[in-house]
Parts: sequence; C-alpha cells; structure tokens
Amino acid sequence: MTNPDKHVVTIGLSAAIVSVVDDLPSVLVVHAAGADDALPFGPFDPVAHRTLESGLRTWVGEQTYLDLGYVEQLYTFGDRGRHTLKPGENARVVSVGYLALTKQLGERNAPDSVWRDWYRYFPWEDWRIEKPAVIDEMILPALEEFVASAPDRSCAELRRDRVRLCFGDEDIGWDEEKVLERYELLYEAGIVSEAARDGRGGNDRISPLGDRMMFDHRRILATAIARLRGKMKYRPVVFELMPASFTLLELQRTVEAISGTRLHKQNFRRLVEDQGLVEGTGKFNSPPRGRPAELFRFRREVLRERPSPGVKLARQRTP
Amino acid sequence: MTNPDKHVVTIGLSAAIVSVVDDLPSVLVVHAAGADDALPFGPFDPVAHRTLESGLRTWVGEQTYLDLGYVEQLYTFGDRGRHTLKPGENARVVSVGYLALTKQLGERNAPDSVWRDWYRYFPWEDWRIEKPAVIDEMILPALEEFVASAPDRSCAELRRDRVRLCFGDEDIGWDEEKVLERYELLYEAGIVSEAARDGRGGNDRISPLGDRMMFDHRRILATAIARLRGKMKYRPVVFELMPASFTLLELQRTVEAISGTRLHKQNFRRLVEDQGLVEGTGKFNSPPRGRPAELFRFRREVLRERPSPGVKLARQRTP
DNA sequence: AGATATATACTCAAAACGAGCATAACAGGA
DNA sequence: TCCTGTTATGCTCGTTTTGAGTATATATCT
Repeated sequence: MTNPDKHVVTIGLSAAIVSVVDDLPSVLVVHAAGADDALPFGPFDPVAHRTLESGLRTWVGEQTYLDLGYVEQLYTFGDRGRHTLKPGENARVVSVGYLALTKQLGERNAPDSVWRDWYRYFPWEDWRIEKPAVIDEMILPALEEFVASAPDRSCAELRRDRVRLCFGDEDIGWDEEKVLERYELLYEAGIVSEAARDGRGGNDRISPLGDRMMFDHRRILATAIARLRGKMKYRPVVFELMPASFTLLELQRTVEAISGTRLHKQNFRRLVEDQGLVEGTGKFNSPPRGRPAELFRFRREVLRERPSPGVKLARQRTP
Repeated sequence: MTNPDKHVVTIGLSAAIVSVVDDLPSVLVVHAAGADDALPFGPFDPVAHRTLESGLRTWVGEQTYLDLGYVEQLYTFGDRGRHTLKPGENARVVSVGYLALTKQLGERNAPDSVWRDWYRYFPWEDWRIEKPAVIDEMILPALEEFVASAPDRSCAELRRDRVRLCFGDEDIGWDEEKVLERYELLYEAGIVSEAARDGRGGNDRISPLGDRMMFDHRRILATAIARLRGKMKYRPVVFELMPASFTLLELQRTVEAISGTRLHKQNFRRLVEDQGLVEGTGKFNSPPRGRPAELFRFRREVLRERPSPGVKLARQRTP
C-alpha cells in the first residue's frame, strides 16, 4: 500500500474465437509472416468501458468485424515471464482470456486474421480417426525423460502420476477435458517450444510439437478448448456454432470436432431428441448418396424450461 | 494504444476462504464496527510476485496466519461502479476473486477477521430444514414488482423467465448451483442493498435481504459458493474441509451444509464407498446415543487413479 | 433389380439411481 | 433382563439411463 505505483499493471484481453465448419474446429488468429500466431488481443481501457466483456466485444468488433454471440470469461493469467515479446523483456501484463463462439457467417474481413484448425496447435488432442501417433512416438518418450530427470524419487513419482493422468493408460482412458493439464505438463517438461522461448529449460532435441503461439496464447487456447469440451455436456452451447437448421449428423460431427472423439450415432440421436434440444423442421436435405436426413432446428425454449441440458457425449467404445 | 496511462488499473485480489464446522459453512471476513463485512483482500504487487496466486497466498498468510490448502481462481470482475467505497467515487479496480478451502485448525489469530456462517449473506440459499420463508414472503413478491415494472412486454417476459429459472416452480425445482444467477437477479431488481449503495435503483421499501458486504464481495462470495457446490460433485474437494478421520454422517453433513440441501443417507454411503473415495480406519467414535459409527479417511490414491470423481448428491425427494 | 450408403427405429442387457425396509449396535430406563 | 429410542449399516426392488447392437427405410448409382 506504500507506493501505489508499484501495484499498477496493464490488463490485456485475449479472445479465443471459435467456429466449426466442415468438421474443422477453428480459431481466429492474427497471422503475420515470420511471427508466431496470436489470438486477437488488446488492452482494456477502463475509461471507455464499463465492463471487461464490453471492452472485449468492442475491439473484437473493430478488429475482426465479427459480432460475437456467446462470450465467456476463461481465466486470468498473470505469470511473470509468460507474456514476453523477447527473452529478457519483462513488461508486466495480466491477461484475461475469453472464449467466444460464432458462426463464421459472411466473408473473412479482418485485416490479417485467419481461421485456423485448432488441432494445428494441439495435434495430440484429435482422436477422431485414431490415437495420434505423435503421442507414442514423441510425447511419451520425452515425458519419460522428464520423469527420469526428476531430482529425487518422490518428485519422479509425482511426475509419473501426472503423465498417467494426463495421457492415460490401460486403466484410465483418455479424458478429452484435460487439455490444459496436458499443455501445462508439456510446457513444464520443456517439450513445447514456448518453454524455451520463455527462458525455461527447453528440450531442443525434440522437433516442435504443434505450432507455437505468441505470449501465453496457446495456454489460453488450451483453456478455451477444455472449457468448451466440458461445458458442451451440460449446456446447449454447441448450437451457437450451428446454422439455423442442420441434420443430426452435422450436429454430431460438430460435437465430435470439438471433443476430438467419436460418438455412437444412434445414441447421440436418442439423447439429443429425448432431451428436447431440437425439433424437426419437416424439411430434408438431398445428399449425393444415401437416404436424405431431416433438418432440425434448436429449440430455443429449452433455455426457458428445465435447467438447460447440454449435449451429452454417448461415448463409443473402441470397435 | 495512444496513451498507455489510460490503460492502467490496479488489480485487487479477494479470497473467499471457506471452512465447515458443525454443519455451519463459514467464510472468513474482515469485520469492523460500523462497516460492511469484507472478504480478505489486497492489491496485487507485480514486482514482488510471480503469479497472481502466489500473491494471494502471501498476503492471506500475512493477514490471517492461515495456510491455504486448496486455492482456485473464480472470476475477474471489472464492472465500473461495483467497487466503490462511497457513492460517486470511482477508483478503477479490477478484482480477481479466489476460492480457498481450509480446515480451521488451531486458534483464530487474524486481527479482526472472523468466521461467519455464509448463509448470513444468503439466507435464501439454505434449504436443509425447509424452503426458506423469505423466498415466498419477501423475494418473490419483490421480484413480481420487478417483472411488472418492465418497460415493455417482451422485457417483462424475459424477467419472468429469469425469476422462474432462478427460484424454480412446480416444474423446475430448486437448482442449488444457481447462487450467482440469483444474487445478480436480486441486485438488478434492486432488492439487495448493494444495489442502492452502488447508485442503482434500489427498492428501499424492502428490509435488507441478508447482510451486505463491501465492494462486490457478496458477488464474489456467491460465485465461490456456486463453484464449490458444483465442483464438489465431480472432484473430491470436500475432503479439504474434513479432518483426517470422520464418520460418513459427518461427511454427509458437510456436503449438505455446502449444498444447502438434504441427502439420502443410505445412498450417500453407497456412492461414497462404491467410488472408493474413503476407506475405513477400523476405529469407531462413541456417540452419546446410538450405534457407534466407523471412522473413515480419504483415500488420497483416488487422485492418482481414475479421473478423480466427486461426491455425487443422492438427492432426497421431499418426504 | 441389386449394391451401396446413409437415416432412423427399435431391442436388450448392464449400470446407475431413488426410495425404502430390515437389521445391527449402542444407551438408558422399566 | 428386556424394552425403547437412536444411529449405523446392509440389502432389495423398481425405474431410469446408458452402451452397444440389430433391423428397417430411403436415397443414388450401376
């Protein structure tokens, strides 16, 4: 309390703006040649804005011409050293991360922002086709080194448990919600190239694991994916990403794209219909092959009825 | 970006430090005669502290001599006008709220901080004995006024729905997790006395509903209760509040104290045991009457086994 | 028509859940 | 000692939810 100046910081607002098209979950990033990708971000101006969220909406609107529908605060990061431009620099920025969902209507219009498949930054998170080879080929060996390099036995035990919980084994399977835990583990183990950049021990014998991002933006994106994967299950937020009408398979593919797993088709249909989340429109699509599927729409009334349920994942066993 | 000074704010860290003794969920508040209760809070010093959380732990340790075990970030509030000392004043503080769980060991030692039953601030949230009378006698009538005073028909509809979702009706019951939604509704409706203090329309014909708190601390506490009520169900966090050994009824009473509802005893036992959350110690207590109960301990191993489950609420129907 | 592909309906067993009954183990008083 | 009140603990039973299929319907293409 002595010198008020020493408590002064700048607040940065970062947004993971997400949309899904054609089974590709994408995030809007600011891309410049030669630099790491960044999430759209800007400083919070306490004079101009009444709330943090309105500040975010304003400059996202200015920069990307997007009208954000659903917006949710994720987390506030203030770690020293994880928001550096160049090694050694130490401007203190506290960054508040947001998750926003949008429909990617109209044309791309923001200056140098592009939609990017989010699995480009997290190649180990997409299990839709199969378990990503990078896990067994690169990640787990590198993490074993991390365990082995522990200063003492009990620390090694802790590290081993963390690896098991994050990446699973025979007993405990894959938990698609642990996106942040996995990224943080890789960061601490120096496997992810932000670690070296931030001046932490980086294991440079390893080819970079996923694309790097500016500042702590990959951490914010990990938080966003984790939150969305979890929230989807108990709140009907997927519909923020869907067009006005859609087939049940399209809905399922969107959920799968986000969760990075495959679902059981018949049971997915049962869940969604039984919960009254959607209603048929009576119209059908005309697919190139196969039986036409009915087009459904989101029943907005569910938001006013029961404590709004989400889209449960009817998990599929490995076939 | 023009003038960097205009982006400068102070970050306040506030902590809802929670413990449960004898079925009373309590929160540590700083109490001064003539002033509203406050959560322990202090500014974040970016020079001295590497992370927000370490800043919090440090000054909470200094101020309360408590060693926080479990700490979790809740939310970052930056609303103009909700962190005022006196009406009209407008120091811009962004406050990061935290939830901390502790065991209330040893003696109270902090200067003027005291443990307070949290239902003192939220009398409508405790349904353990019965539905709190204040809901039907004061809250719902006042909220009906709020609905009636809507500027137009569609706004009235929205307000009516919010009231229904927050406080339930015959169809949708009570959702104990909507603590924050309820508080915010009461704030907007001017029923809670912070509203008048912050210069928003306050309905002063109503006797104050629960104790007021300083700044936006009642909102932070609402967030904390909501988060704890939810998290308890899928993560074994209650055990942070329990002594080393306890009977299953003591555990149940703690869960009930937090959730503000009653649980089915036999089913609670079944859930907790089947999930392997606890193990018997072979020792028994000696109660004044009735059969002695076995003392259990938390199985710390669950944290290393399956994606750690929480204490599900085996809800009791109204008898 | 037959092959192929997708949509949708229905079945069936296992697991989880909600409610309650039954019995066990203690204290104190008749 | 036996009865009563009280709490703990074990067990049952019907319902719901879930996971995994099988069966059938409706398209297109050859």
